[in-house]
Amino acid sequence: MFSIGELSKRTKVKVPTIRYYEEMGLLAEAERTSGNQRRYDKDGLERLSFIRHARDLGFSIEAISSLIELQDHPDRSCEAATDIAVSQLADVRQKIKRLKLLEKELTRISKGCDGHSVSEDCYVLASLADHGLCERDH
Amino acid sequence: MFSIGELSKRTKVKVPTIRYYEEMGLLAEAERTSGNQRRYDKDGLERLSFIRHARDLGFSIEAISSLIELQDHPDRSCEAATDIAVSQLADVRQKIKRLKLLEKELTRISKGCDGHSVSEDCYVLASLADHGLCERDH
DNA sequence: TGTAATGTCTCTAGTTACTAGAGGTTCAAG
DNA sequence: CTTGAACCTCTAGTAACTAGAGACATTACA
Repeated sequence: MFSIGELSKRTKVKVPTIRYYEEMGLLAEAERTSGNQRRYDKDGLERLSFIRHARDLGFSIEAISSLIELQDHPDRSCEAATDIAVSQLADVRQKIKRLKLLEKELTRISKGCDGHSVSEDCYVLASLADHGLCERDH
Repeated sequence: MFSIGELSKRTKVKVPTIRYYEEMGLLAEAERTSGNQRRYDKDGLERLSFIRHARDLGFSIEAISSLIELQDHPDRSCEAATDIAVSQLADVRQKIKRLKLLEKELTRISKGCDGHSVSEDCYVLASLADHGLCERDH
């Protein structure tokens, strides 16, 4: 049994965030010491790791809730879990696509300015003002 | 001179968002009709286009504020503007890198499951629970 | 055993960039 | 001149936390 600070260290999830997850129902309410402090065991550690991993992958709290629901009812088909993962993947791909366009434009903008002109003639500002310079729409 | 709704149509920025930008100081307070409704001209349109474009590129409101500051003081060097753009670019590249790793893992996860097993054996859930399966850290 | 430092508790409020809704007023078309 | 769409302000809600206040618990060390 270990404290919330210890759990925090092991999972790299900040203490207030752990309490927040509990409040949101992602983590079961922890056992308490006589002095009302939370104590965790291996189970708690695993669940929090799961949550953190899923958050790292960009799953929303809501999506994680659904995944946990599925874990807790192992009789149900995992079709739902796959659906969530697939939609997450589509989302990530969309984001990558978009960011690549931005990268292109920002590269162009950054290179256009030598950083030593006065801002009256600043290419950065001009580029942002004139969307027409963009190669594509976004 | 046109209304906020008209401005909204032309810039594709929603009406409440325009008011929000005004409140945040990104847009100067608009002129008003005798009946207290906002009226805009070409200048307002241009500034809002600038803001929208910068937001599309992922600049924060704060960053945009700085850029506008620079526009309003054209005597200053545009070094600051370039700095902002360059840091934005670094940020975007970081995000792309990260998302590509996520894409890889999500692809692996999504493909591992046929979608018809029961969730007890669901590969999606197992993958999320066991970070050790990831090829790299994230 | 005492005490001091560190950790933990709850609660409220702040963050970013909006979005939604209530309740009331103004404008433009016919 | 009426009607309906657009506009006004204000408050509150969103996601996923983060920060801070003030009080209590635990741990390490003398």
